[in-house]
Amino acid sequence: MAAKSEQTRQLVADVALMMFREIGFEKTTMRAIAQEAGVSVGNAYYYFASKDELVQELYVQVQDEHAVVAAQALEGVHDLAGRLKAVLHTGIDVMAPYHQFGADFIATAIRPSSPVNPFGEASTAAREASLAIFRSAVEGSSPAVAKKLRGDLPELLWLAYMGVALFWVYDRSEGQRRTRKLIDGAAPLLARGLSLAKIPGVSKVFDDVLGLVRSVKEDS
Amino acid sequence: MAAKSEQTRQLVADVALMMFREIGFEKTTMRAIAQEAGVSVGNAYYYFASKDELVQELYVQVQDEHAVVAAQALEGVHDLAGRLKAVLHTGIDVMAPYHQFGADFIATAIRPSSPVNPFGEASTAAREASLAIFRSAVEGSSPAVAKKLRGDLPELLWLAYMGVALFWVYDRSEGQRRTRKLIDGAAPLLARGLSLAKIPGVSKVFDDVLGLVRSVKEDS
DNA sequence: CCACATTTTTGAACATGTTCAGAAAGCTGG
DNA sequence: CCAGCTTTCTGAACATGTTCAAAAATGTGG
Repeated sequence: MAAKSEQTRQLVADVALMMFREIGFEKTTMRAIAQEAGVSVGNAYYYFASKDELVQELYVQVQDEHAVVAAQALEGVHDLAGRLKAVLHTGIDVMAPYHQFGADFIATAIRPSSPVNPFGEASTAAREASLAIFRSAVEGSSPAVAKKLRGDLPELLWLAYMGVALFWVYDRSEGQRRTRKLIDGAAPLLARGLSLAKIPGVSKVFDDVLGLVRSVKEDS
Repeated sequence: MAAKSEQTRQLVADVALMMFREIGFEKTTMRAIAQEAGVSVGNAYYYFASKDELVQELYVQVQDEHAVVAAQALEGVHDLAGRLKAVLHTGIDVMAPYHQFGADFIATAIRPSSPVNPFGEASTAAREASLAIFRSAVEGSSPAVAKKLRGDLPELLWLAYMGVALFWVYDRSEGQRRTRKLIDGAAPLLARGLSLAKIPGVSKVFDDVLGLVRSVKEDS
């Protein structure tokens, strides 16, 4: 029965996440986690190869929750601006309990070698899930997004979301009010900006931007 | 005579920077720095309160060099796209020797508590210097940038530069070719995009973007 | 030149992430 | 039920960033 093993793993993860939330990243030492969970330090390492992997656990959990909450918030909202707001606000919502932890999280995540790195391999599943949210936000919107943008837009929005998350980490205003403001302001603006793609002079710029994005993405 | 003291400080800094460049951040242990410099570990800490402060030293040095090289590269270039390219390319140039170190540097820098954090207090001077480069790039360009953009543009470009630096860190292509490509593609595009500010329908969007930037920046 | 104060230097000690050899517990085919 | 194998678990040991009490070197007023 794998249940016992899984139980220990969960116990360690749960204790770790709770402590990250309650007392922050640095004070949550591996020894403290082990003690609180009633296992040895080595045992914690048997399930998680590093402290970073515990952070990864948190990342996955938060992303999962975001997917659920965002899908709910998208119901009945059809305009792109509203849908963007929904996805971004719920994103901030699920991260909220970890705000004080955010800086350490990002410092961990940004390391290419880290399992938590959102661009890295270990996070492929979580990233795909997150991307799917934005894809759904774009595809389900009406009036529809210009066809030529539809393919790349979700990925660009996800990238922008990473930027918003970064902003949020630094946002010391009460309840991260400024981030909320940024979202509320930027979402309609972006939606409006995209609708300009029709204007002849502007359309060319859009094409070039897309071309650049694609060429840089595919290396070559 | 303060010379002896300053000499030790410089020695430690020089050895540290050299080792960062040669063998990377993690392998450059405080003990190794001390040994290589022929001082005790405690002595290194007498001059630098933390390993992070040695990274800060590197940051300042690189920024200083960027200011010099960029000013040179700006001479005789008048169009905004060209000036942007000059500033960005020289930025990458001065960072180049530290590419493998980049990820660790950014992981360090991104922590709000870190002295290296580009938004933080300890980096005010370095940030101002860097901002000044972009201000000069914008102000010295002809045809001139639309007046209403001129004030905020340097700061936004600096922000974009942080983004480019981030991209560069992750860029594993040979000689960071992709980053160069991004710069070459994005600079003219941005310049052209800005020139659209004249078109009535687009102008409004620009105003709103500026309004948002200002309102978020000033908190409230 | 001396006594005292200040600056600089030292190295041992500490906390923390991580590793590892081996113990304990659980499982499996006979 | 047992011998051997695998999984799980333990705690000591290690490397590294950091701290600190005390020593050494330097500077200073008399």
